[in-house]
Amino acid sequence: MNANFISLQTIADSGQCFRMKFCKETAVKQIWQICAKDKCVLAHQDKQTGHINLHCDVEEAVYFWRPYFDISTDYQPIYDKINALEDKFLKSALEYSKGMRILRQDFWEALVSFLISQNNNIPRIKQTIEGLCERFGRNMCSNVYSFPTKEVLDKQVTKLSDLDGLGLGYRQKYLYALIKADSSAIVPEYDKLLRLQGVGPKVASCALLYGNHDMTQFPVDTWMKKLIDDVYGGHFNIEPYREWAGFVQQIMFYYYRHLNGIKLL
DNA sequence: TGCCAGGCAGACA
DNA sequence: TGTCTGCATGGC
Repeated sequence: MNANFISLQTIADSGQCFRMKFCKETAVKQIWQICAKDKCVLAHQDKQTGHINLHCDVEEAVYFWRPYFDISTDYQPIYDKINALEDKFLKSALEYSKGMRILRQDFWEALVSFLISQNNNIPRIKQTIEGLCERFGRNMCSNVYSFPTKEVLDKQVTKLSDLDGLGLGYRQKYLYALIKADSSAIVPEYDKLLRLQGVGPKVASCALLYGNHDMTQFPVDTWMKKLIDDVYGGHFNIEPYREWAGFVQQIMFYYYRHLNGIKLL
């Protein structure tokens, strides 16, 4: 198993990002539209070789998308670790999660996205985020919009009702409070994140893992709770994998949800 | 029609 | 400190 293979399909279907869109498939490749921060790219992945061809200039590919896909991290150590220990479920999860990476997303985008994700379902999370981008983001190309920065939102959202119609539900007041919070309070530190309205342990952990690449985070949501109860009798010890806790959580979540017949795409 | 969703805040014991 | 409940709204 090649630890450094990347699968766009696996990543898009893993619930760690909400702006990867499947475009089409041919006999030889899959085509994805990937939006992140203020960039959007078409990515062609060869089905045989796994090679990914990005339709953007070299500079953008090198300075934005290569870090985004976490190309510089060698995942071999965690593959070796999992294969060395006797955890059948985790081994199966690793085998199933071919090409999984933990993306290096923008911190603000990850924080907002996972604030919206709470007690919500994936299709609606995606819909709400797209609505937010369409209303407040910049038109990058052919009606594809950037993720609005905090500064832009702070300027354009002057009252709570400016967020009406996005399907935010009760999270609307949390997002409004986040937009209006002092920028110095929005930093990638767990304890500080917990002080923000609507940000609890799960959202803070996801923001740090996906928006600050803090691999020691181990977000536990309803599915991870079910998994730990179901597979590990209510207790899972992450410590042997602590340096890679975020990756371990990701493949467990991905595998368990697919075992239960739920595709995220 | 009812349950559930990548949870959180607030009340209460 | 731990447990319970209400919360908005759409997918299934």
